[in-house]
Amino acid sequence: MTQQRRVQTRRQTESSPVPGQEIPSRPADTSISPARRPETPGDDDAMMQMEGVYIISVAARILDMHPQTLRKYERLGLIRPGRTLGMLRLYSTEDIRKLRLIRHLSDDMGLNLAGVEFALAAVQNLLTMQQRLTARLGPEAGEQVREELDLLFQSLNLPVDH
Amino acid sequence: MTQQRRVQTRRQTESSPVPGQEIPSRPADTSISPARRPETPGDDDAMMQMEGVYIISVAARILDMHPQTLRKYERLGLIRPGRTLGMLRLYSTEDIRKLRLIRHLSDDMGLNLAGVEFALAAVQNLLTMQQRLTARLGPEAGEQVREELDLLFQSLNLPVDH
DNA sequence: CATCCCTTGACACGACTTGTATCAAAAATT
DNA sequence: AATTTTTGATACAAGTCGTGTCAAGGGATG
Repeated sequence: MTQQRRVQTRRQTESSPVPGQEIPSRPADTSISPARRPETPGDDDAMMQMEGVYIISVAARILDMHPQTLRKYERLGLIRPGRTLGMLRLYSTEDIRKLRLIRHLSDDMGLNLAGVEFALAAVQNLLTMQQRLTARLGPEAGEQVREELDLLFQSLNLPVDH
Repeated sequence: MTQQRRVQTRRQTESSPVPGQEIPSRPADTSISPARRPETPGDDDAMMQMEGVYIISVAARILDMHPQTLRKYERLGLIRPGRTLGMLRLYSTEDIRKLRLIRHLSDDMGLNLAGVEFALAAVQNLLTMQQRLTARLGPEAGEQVREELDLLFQSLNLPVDH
C-alpha cells in the first residue's frame, strides 16, 4: 500500500491572527452566546457534556485545520455544527472529536471524503448495533460484543472512541 | 454528498479482440492449467468451490474492467490472484466476486483505493468477528449477531455477500 | 452610530489520485 | 517456429481536495 499521503503543514491563515504567537489563551472563545444546537433526538449517551462551544476560527485553530475545510465538511454533510442567532457556526466538543476522527481517516489513512463518510457511518452503525445486541442478548453478552468491537476498531486503526 | 462519480463507459480495449462481437462463449476459459493459488490458511469457509479460473483478459472481459486496472489493484494489495507456472495471473470466482465489490465501492460509492482497502478490511473483520462471537456465545446468539450484521451491511450499501 | 474584526459564500489554483494508453520483452498457445 | 497474449514500466488526462482569495454582511465595543 503506502498510499502516498498529503504531507502539508496544515497552516490555516485566514486573516492570519497573531503571527509569531501561540494560541493567546483563546480570546473570543466562550464569549459567544450559547444558542444550543438542535440537540439530536436519541443523543443523551454522552452525559450532558457542554464543556466548550467554539466559533469556526477557534475550532480551526484548536484542530489546526483550515476554516474552509470545516465549511466544506459541513457542505458535504460530514458534520453539523450548531448555529448562533446570527448564523455563526458553533462547534461543540463532540464536533471537535468527530473532526479529529475525520482528519485521521483522511490524512493518516488516506481516505477521500466519500470514504470518510462511509467510515463514519460504519462506526455509527456498529455502535448502535452493539446497543441493539446488548438489548437482545443481555448485558453479559453485550459486554463480549463490546470487547470484540474494540478489537475490530483496533485492527481497523480506528481510535477507541468511547 | 453526491460525490461526482467517474462515469466512463469502461470499455477495455487492450489489443481490442473481437471488434463488434459479443463475448464469444469464453474461448480460453477453463483451458488454463490449474496451478492452484497458495490457499490462505484459515480459508475453508467457502465449500471448495473451484468453479472457474480465468486469465486476466477473460476476467477483465467478464467484469468489464480494464486489465491494467486489475494489475494495479494487485500492485496495491487489494487482490491476490493465483499464478500459473509461467507467472500468468489466474482469477478465481472468489476474486471475481471481490472485484465486483471493489468496483461497487469505487464507482458507485465513490471511495478511493485507500477507502476500498479500509472497507474490505472492515467486511473481513466483521465476518471473523461474527465467527468469534458465535464461538463465544453459542449458535443461537451467533444467529442474532448475523442478523444484525446483515442489517449493518444493508445500511452501508454493501451487497449481502455470503 | 461608527469602526473594526470576524464569518460567510463563491470561485480558483496546485498537488495528488486513478483509470487508461502505450511500449518492449517474455511467455503461452497453435 | 510463428503468432498472440501477458507482463512490467512509464505516461497522460480527468477528477478530487485542501487551501488561498475576494467582496459582502453581521456582531461587538468604543
